[in-house]
Amino acid sequence: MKALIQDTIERCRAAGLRRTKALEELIRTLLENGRPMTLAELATSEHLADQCDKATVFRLLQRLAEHGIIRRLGLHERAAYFTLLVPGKHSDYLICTGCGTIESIKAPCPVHALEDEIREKTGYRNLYHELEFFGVCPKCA
Amino acid sequence: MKALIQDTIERCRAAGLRRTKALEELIRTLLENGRPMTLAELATSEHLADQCDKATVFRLLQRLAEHGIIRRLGLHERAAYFTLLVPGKHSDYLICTGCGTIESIKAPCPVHALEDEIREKTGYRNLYHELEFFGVCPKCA
DNA sequence: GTAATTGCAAATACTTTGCCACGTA
DNA sequence: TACGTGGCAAAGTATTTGCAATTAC
Repeated sequence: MKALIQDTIERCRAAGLRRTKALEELIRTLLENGRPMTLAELATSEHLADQCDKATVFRLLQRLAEHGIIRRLGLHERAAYFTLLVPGKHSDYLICTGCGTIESIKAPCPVHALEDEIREKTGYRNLYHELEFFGVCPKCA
Repeated sequence: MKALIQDTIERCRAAGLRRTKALEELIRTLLENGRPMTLAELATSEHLADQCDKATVFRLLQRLAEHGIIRRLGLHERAAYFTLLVPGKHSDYLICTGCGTIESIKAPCPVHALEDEIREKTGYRNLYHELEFFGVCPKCA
């Protein structure tokens, strides 16, 4: 784990970021938790809370995302997205990270087998999934 | 398409919602666009703009979501989630819609083939994907 | 020394609610 | 008539920015 933290900080350094206490703690917190976290969670987490301001964490996340070291999950707009559920139909999406276009994918979704497996193994109820592909569309490239 | 709109409105009626102009237009707009949309997009879209207030659209979306007729995409919290990208590793997630717990899935991701196919067929660059499973965990059930 | 980074506070943006008027059943 | 629904305006929460002070290199 320590090595992984160091590696990641090295990648930050290589990207031109400075090695600050806030950066180290942010990386450490994310790696130790091993799951996606919100800005609020991060900024109030044990080691970051008294270490730095929420704005600092925000700007760090922003910089790290620019350099591809972290990723902001979801449809990349500040607003929430809603979609109609049509019985018997399921759709996955292809989103351009440049212009934000969202289109449905017609191809059959390859995830159902895994979904069944998860249902059995974990005991989760009312299981469903969301699958999104992100990339830069030909127009934006 | 018209039939689909009517069907959906019928499902709303069956769920106990009243048949109002705003409801009809909202359903129609979502179906005609065939993609996830934001509250702002919906509230300012041609047929809804002069039809009703943004608060109305918001409460409609809320009600429809409660009845399982629409779905709000994303990790179901208002805040954005960030995750570290570790080279060579990819993770999919299992999220409990009850308590909000997020855990990583170890199972190999079944999506890479489709991702390759999309890369070829659409010409999108820098393609990656996000896959999330949602359900009610045993504790919350 | 210089440019990146930080803290604090203020400004935005999106979401959500209160309250009373209105329309559907 | 009764209760779900709608409009308007205000409140709530998350995100983002300005600027002067600080720190890494």
